[in-house]
Amino acid sequence: MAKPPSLQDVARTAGLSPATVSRYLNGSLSLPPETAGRIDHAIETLNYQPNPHARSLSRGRSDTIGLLVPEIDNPFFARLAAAVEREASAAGLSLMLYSSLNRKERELHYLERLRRNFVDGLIFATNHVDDGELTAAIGRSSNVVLVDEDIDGVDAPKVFSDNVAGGRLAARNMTSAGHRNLAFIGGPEGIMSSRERLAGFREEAAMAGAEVTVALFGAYSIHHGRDALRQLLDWHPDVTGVFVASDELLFGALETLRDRKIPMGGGLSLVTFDDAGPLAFLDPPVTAIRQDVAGLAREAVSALRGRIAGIEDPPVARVPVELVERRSVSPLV
Amino acid sequence: MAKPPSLQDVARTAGLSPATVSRYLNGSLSLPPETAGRIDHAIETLNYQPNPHARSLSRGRSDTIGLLVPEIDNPFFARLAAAVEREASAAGLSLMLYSSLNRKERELHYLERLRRNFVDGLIFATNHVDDGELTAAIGRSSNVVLVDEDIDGVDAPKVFSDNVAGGRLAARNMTSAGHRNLAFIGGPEGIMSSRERLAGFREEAAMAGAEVTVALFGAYSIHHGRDALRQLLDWHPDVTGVFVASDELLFGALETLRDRKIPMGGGLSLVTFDDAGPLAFLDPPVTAIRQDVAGLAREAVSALRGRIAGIEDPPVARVPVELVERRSVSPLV
DNA sequence: ATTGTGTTGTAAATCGGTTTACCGGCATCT
DNA sequence: AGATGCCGGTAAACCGATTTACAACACAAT
Repeated sequence: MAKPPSLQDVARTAGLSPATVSRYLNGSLSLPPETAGRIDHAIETLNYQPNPHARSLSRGRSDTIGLLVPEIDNPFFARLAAAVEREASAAGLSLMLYSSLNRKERELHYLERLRRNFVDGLIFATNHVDDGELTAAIGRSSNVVLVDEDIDGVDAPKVFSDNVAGGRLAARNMTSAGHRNLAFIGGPEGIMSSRERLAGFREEAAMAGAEVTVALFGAYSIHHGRDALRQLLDWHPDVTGVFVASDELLFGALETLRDRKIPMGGGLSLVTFDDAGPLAFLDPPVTAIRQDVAGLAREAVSALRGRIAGIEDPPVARVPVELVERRSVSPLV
Repeated sequence: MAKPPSLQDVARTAGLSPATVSRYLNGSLSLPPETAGRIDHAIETLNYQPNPHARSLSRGRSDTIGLLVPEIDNPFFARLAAAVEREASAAGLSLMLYSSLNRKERELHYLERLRRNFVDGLIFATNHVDDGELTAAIGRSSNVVLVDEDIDGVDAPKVFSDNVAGGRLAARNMTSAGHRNLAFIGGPEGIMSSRERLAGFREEAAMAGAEVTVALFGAYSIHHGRDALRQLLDWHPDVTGVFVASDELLFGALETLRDRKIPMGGGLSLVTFDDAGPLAFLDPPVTAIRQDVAGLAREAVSALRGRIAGIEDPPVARVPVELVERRSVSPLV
């Protein structure tokens, strides 16, 4: 564990000053081949790598960005993290991973680290409604990009899936299979994704002469999925198709279906949102509106890089979603 | 976007020297209440937070650790990441997330960052066999902990699940349901987890007078799961129970089962390993050997912290696994 | 001979902390 | 009175880079 070589060491063995080596390495000085060769050689033999902390301190940036998600397990955010890491790494950035557990103090804490330049920027995903404190904190620091879910009043680049189109696709899929009596099981009521998915679903259903009889909001959780479907079956037994706004909700719904021995598809048609879980391996495989996680990540990282570079950016990007048709929607006779 | 306050600023407004403030904050100096109050007050009003890069540079450590996994999506590693982040955060450490995509260059690259003190330590998970280069690179840097999968010849703390016990549990569950003709679908052949899971499975099967007729190795992938089960059904139609060494393999196997219209449980009994996917929501829910991801994370972070602190540590920790009995194993008449 | 114009560098300040070595003054002990 | 110890605090070096400002030299042009 000898101490790693510093720029000083390189300079010394190359017979030059640290400044020269630094400027050469950073391209702000072009040297005659002979000198350059000496530097390269010294670097090679010493196996020199610059100290990232010194670099960060000096340059005032760290080439590191942060991703803050509510929870890292949860297939959707896991995929998002993977995609963001890929994008960041491709852009020469490291990724700091934070999880907020949806707790405001933790979100604020990590925003604070951004303010202290621990990271150059932050990709922020949350899914709870804000009382204004977050909005204020985000407003205080400029390099933030919101992804997946909106926070009211925040002035920052935003990257969302096209939820409305997703809702439409779900509705179209069901109505064209003959379903007319539909329902929606969503996430928290105040939240953008819930609202928009329902809005699209409702609009498109209406156009086909179908009706969305019930909309049940709650947490994006298995628990809520289970309970909501129970309630739905009890109170609205004539519903034949339900659009479930996330994979977690779907798994909960599946539990209820199993308990009541109602076959998915034949008994009740289902479309879900996300397509992050192993939906293709369920029986029957379930039809889903698939979020383009890679696309979200690409847009988010690119918006963040723009922001860091001080570029004015488009306020909000919408990433298209896609219908992945499987067999959980049965034609209605 | 005013420049954030520095220690200097705090010292100035408190009418003290930077050294005093620093030492006070780091506990190496105790001050009379009046002076301390002045500092606290200055910090409060300026909203001071130390610059982490300066801190890291000066102290030679960053209070940041890295986690390197093959892929972040993949429910098992996602859960591991979540658990490690939780442990790290509880210990006041930040987590850098890296994904190797199982490519050696990337693994080496990240090890290099460790050597440069970008992170204080690295939790390393890989799942491919090594040609010795990794072993060498890991040997060069001391603060590495191996988790989940072994790399031959590496001298570092290691944290693994008790794979052998897991194999045993799987075998016992099947043999006690009357199964005598068993099979194993595993991951890559050379790899510890495959070997150990099979070994335990085989041993315990033998004790019950059952036999593991076939063992099919391959990647830990859906693809391999599907193909292996096909092959198994074709060549060994008398097998009644199969132990599948990961959730991915299970999903592949499920596909084959569905194609051939063989019901899980009644048609073929299955036990899987990991229990990271939504196994409880399959029909029937599938019995699994559950890895204690939180336990793995706890041991790994604690071993790494020990290593960083220079403490001699136990060479390898084994984390118990647990049988989660569901309904994919049917009693054999 | 003087002036200019590159070329090839370097000295020194700076980023924002931590840490070592020390200092002046007061109380206590002998 | 002199030695001892403690309290409250500071000066200055250091971590390892980047960056600004400038210097020495060669060579050509005037």
